[in-house]
This record gives sequence, structure tokens and C-alpha cells, in this order.
Amino acid sequence: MSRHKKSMGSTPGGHDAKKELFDGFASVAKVMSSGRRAEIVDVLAQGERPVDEISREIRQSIANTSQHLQLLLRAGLVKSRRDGTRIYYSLSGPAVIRLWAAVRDVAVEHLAELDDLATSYLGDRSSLTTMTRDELRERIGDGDLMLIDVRPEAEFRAGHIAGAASVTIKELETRLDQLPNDRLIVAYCRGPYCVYADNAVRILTRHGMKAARLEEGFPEWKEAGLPVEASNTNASGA
Amino acid sequence: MSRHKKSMGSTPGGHDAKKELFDGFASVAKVMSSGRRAEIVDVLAQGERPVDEISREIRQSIANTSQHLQLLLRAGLVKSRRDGTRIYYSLSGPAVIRLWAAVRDVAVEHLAELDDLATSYLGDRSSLTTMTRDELRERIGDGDLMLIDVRPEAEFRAGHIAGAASVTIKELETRLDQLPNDRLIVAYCRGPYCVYADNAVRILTRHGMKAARLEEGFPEWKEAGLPVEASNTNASGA
DNA sequence: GGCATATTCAAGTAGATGCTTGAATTTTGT
DNA sequence: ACAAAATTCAAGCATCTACTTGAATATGCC
Repeated sequence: MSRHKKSMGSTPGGHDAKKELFDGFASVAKVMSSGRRAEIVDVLAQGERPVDEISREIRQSIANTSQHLQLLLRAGLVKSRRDGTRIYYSLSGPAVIRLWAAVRDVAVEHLAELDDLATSYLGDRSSLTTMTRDELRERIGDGDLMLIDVRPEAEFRAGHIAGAASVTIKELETRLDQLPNDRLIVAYCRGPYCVYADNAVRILTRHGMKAARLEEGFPEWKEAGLPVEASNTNASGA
Repeated sequence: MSRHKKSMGSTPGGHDAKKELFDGFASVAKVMSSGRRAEIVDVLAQGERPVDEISREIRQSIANTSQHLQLLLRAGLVKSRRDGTRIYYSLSGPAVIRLWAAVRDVAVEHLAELDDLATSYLGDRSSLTTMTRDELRERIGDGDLMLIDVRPEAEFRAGHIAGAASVTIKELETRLDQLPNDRLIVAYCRGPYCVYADNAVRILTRHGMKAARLEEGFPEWKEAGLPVEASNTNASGA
């Protein structure tokens, strides 16, 4: 309650109802306007996680992570559930995944400096073979292709692309002999800006194997309504 | 350059490249995190406009409006072009419209208080007949339906749904006799949270005519790739 | 050139934000 | 009931944000 320059609202209600409504919309964007909260959303898009794991993931103090989560909660982007002494957070619905994807899309298309930022985080991607979602969907049953999920195992257990095998990057080098030499290996992880799959493809090609990365990640696959499965031992492992 | 608690970046590049990348994504959301800038995006989704018109539309000083536009410009959400002494701003691409739609969707689905805010701005919508985009698309050629665009005429000229007639709310009451009594009149305006169409439907039904509002607005119609047309006299009129 | 119009720039202020540290709360295991 | 673990709450500080006012810039018209 402060300024009033001209008359009032456009037509109906009364005071500055329009301002308040648009402030309401903006509050959703505001909560995504922190890089740390964006990281949180990116992680939670893989499945629910307790506070301390999220805090480690985004490399912030637990108190600070908790406050970010409170904000996300108040804005309705995430929900929480208690299990014993832990509190698990997860995205409140698929609309949030679409929002996060829309933010990235705009950044990629229209933010000049983003290419540099991405390159400095992900390294040079020009030599990586990639595969689109549609291409994978068509070839996934063909038998001349193996699909590996290179995210942390807990996320694989919480949900993964149907038919994928879990091979974390940590294990990758030691399990090379278990991977086929004659088939194309497709790796995927959290999303288009996740390093795991890039690294996996680099390691595999360095060892003379045929490898490609799925351009997007698990959340986009699931959001598109494509087949997923879960090894539901218990949402998120230790 | 301040905090460093644990080690460093996740895997590749080096320093805090991940932090910077996600800060980059977040900067896109940040620019949408002001209600006033959201209003600007909502207006620019209808077509390009000069600064002073935008300033009037959002009921803010010209200086303040200009600063908001600078921010939107730096973040890549809008572009500008000079024509004589005026500078016209417009959205930089369809991804921005998708972003704005995603923000609204999340707000509607997950923000508890939004219903109240919307009701206080738009009034009680429960008695309004509505029509979905798909329904309109199917029935638009049938002849038992008239489509009217109730936005300001400048926006109609910049682009409108193919087959629509321009009838601003100001004119509406005086032009009632020009509207059919036996056909359903469908009104649309800027988007799902635009008051014009609501008011038009209320006026029409009060006068005993059959009327409905299109649930969404022109930008969503265009974004869906459905047929549009323009009376290109000159983008935005005076 | 000089005046008018449209827009941007610059400086100032009240208020919000992100992170920190340390204490308070809630649940589990004994 | 008591200690341990996970999380939240509260206070504090440095920084950033939104708006205001007034001056500066750029274009068009005479």
C-alpha cells in the first residue's frame, strides 16, 4: 500500500486488484529467481529427497537449504512429507517441471551469455554424439542399442526410463567389460544441462565404444508421457 | 566471490561453473519476478508497443517503465526497435510466451491464494459460459457462431484470430444492434486473466444474447499455430 | 539552429533477499 | 525420560531492488 498515480483498476473489482493478481503470478517466478533454488528444482525433478541430501547436492549449508525449501513450499512449487526424523521434499506437480523447462528454453534461446556459462560447466560438447527423445523412442526396442542411466543410484530407483540399466559414472570405468562393444550405448541423466551423461559418453568413446547422450533427461521423458519404471525399494536411498 | 564451504564444482570445468550456469537460468526467472514486468510481458504478448503506451497500460511512471524494459531487454525477453522518436518493444520470441503461460499455470495449480486474487480482479466467473480453444477451432466455420475480439483496436490490428471482428468494450453497448441475436457470440481478449472478454460476455447476456468467452486469449491461439490474420496498417495505432 | 517529444540515465531511499551463526523443535532409540 | 539426529526458526549483516525525481540524450519538425 503505497503508490497511486492515476485512477484505479481497469474495470471491475476495485482497488489495485490487477496489481495484486500479477504480483501473485510473479511470486511464482520470484521463487525460481535464485540459482540455488533452480538447482533444487532440477534435483527434485528426479524424485523426492530429504533436506540434507539436497543441501549436499547444491553445496549450501543445511539452514540455508531449509530456508530455500520453505520459500519453494510457500510458493507451492514443492511439497513435503515427514518420514521419521527426515523430511522429504518433492515437486508439487508436472506443471513445475514444465516451468523449469520453459525457463531453460528462454535462457538458451535468448540469453547471449548462456552458451559461455554452459560451455564452462559442461565443457566442449561439439564432439558428443547426441540422440533426440523421438529417435530413442523409436529405436529403444531394436536390440542394437543399450540404454544406461548414469544418475546416482537413488534417483534411478525412484524412477527411470523403461528398459534402462543403472550405471553410475563412479562405477562406469570398472564395469566397462559388462557393456556391449558392438551396440550403441545411449546415456542419459537429469536433463539437458547435466554433466553425468556427457562424461559417460566421453569415457566410453575414449575406450573405443560407440556412445551417444540423450539430449534431455529423465524428467522430460516422463513429462512427455513416455514409458518409465521404478525399482521402488524406498523412494530415495542412503 | 564470497562463500566456499566444502570442496568445489561437481566434476568438470573448474570453479563454481555450475553455480554460475544456474544463476544464468535463474536470471531469466528473476526478470519475470516482478508483477509489473509480468504485466508488461502480458501486454507485449499482444504485439509491439512503444514505451509510453506500456507505461499507461501498467500504470507506472515512464521512467520506471523504461527501467523495467531495460531489464527485460538485458535478460533477452524482449527486443526493441526505433521508429522515429518512438521505441517499440516486443517479445523476443515464442519461448517467452510459453514461459509466461508456464508461470500462470503453476500459479493457478499450486498457489492457494491465487483464486482469491483472480476473483477480486475478475469478479465471479461461475456464471460465465466458456469455450475451449479446441471447441472454437472446430465450430469457427459453422456459421452459427460469431467471434469478436474485445481488445483495444491497436492490438486487433497487430494480429487477431482469423475470422474475428473487432468490437472493443467501449463500443460494445452502442453496437449491440450490429450483433446477431440468433447466434452464439464468442468473445476473447488478451489471455485467461484478461477482464475484457468477461465484461463483454456479461454485457451481452444481460441484453439477452447468447455469449461465451474463449478460455484463453490471442497469444495462446497464435502460439498453438492456429490461423491468425492482421490488418497491418501499422503495428500499433495511436 | 532551436524547440518539442520520447526515452534513457543517474542518484537517492525504503524495503527485501541470501547467507551466516546459534538456539529451538520434533522424532527415534534406549 | 534422555540423548542423538534432522530440520526449522530467529537475529544479524551486506547486498540488491523498485520506485521517485530531475537531468541528459536522441530524433523530428520548423
